[in-house]
Amino acid sequence: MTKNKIHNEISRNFSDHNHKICFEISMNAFKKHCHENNIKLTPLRLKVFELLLKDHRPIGAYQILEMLGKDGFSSTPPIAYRVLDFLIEQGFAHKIKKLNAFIACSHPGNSHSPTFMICRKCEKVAEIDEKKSGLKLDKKSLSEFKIEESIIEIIGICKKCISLEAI
Amino acid sequence: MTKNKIHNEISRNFSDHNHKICFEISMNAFKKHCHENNIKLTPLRLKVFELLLKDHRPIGAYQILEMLGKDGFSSTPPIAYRVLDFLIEQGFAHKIKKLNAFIACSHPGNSHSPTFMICRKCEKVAEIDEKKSGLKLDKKSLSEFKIEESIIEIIGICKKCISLEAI
DNA sequence: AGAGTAATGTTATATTATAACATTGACATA
DNA sequence: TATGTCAATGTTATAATATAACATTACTCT
Repeated sequence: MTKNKIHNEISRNFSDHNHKICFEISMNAFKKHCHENNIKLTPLRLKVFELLLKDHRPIGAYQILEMLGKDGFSSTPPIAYRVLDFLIEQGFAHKIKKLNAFIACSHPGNSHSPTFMICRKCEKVAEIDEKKSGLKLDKKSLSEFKIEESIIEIIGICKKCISLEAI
Repeated sequence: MTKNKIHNEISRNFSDHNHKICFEISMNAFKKHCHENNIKLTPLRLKVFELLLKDHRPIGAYQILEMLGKDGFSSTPPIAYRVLDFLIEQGFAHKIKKLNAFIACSHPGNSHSPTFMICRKCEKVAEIDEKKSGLKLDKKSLSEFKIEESIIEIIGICKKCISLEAI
């Protein structure tokens, strides 16, 4: 897999790919961030981030709790929500409102108004870079409202699921 | 208020205006729709739609239930959720995911991928017409995903609240 | 070692939403 | 008019998601 391919999230997230590379790039970015900013990378935080990085599917807080429980961590709701809040604050996770579920960030450090494409078939999600996506708004609307944050979630079917349907 | 003004939702929803006119336009559209499509406009449905039309603020399902209770309707959760589902199906209401709350549709019959502007100060919401807003996406993303539905919610401060802050 | 603080643990509860089944009421028509 | 049907509403129970408030642990700095 070329570096170029790695950075095309749509192709990648929705298709078979060497996920180990994805995982490691994100995990290394996270470790680097914590180290550089003097933030504690505790076993719990590491574990939750690992869970979010598992594949490109969002996971619910209670799914996370269940997995934490199996791995010997405490598993009452605040445990999950706190770590998720932490990861979101640090820019390494997002909440997908459509699904009340959480996903690892694909562009840590960059996008703070990400666009998500959610495949309703395979349930995978791709985060589109801010450079390649965004809002289209008429001048009047823009002039009458000060935008601070935006939620953009697109629901549909990914290329792979379309091609599988066609068979 | 001119007809032109009435159709500028941002100016209107976020500002003082003759809300009676807004209310009546929407209510009449709803009544017309039900009549033309042979859909029963029951007291419950009418009441819930009235509540949603009250001002330009979204309301939660349990707020609706409380108000229904006060007005002598039954007020257990399914009552509200069912009517809300009905109104959403008929295109006369939307759910604002950011707030887990519901709002009357400003463009019944038109937009099925609306953009919402949510003022975090006054909590009012404006729905922007599809013609004036939408998604900007690069060709590659578009070619690799079949869009079926989109959620676009913009959070920020409306013009009126900005001007009030400045005082 | 001890004070201060960040992280995690715990208990309880709030908030949002749905499943499943019962009753009512409108209306079509035999 | 009686009756079958179906949509709407009512009811009970519970699921799913999220937070408040306080206790404990464990790390850091002096």
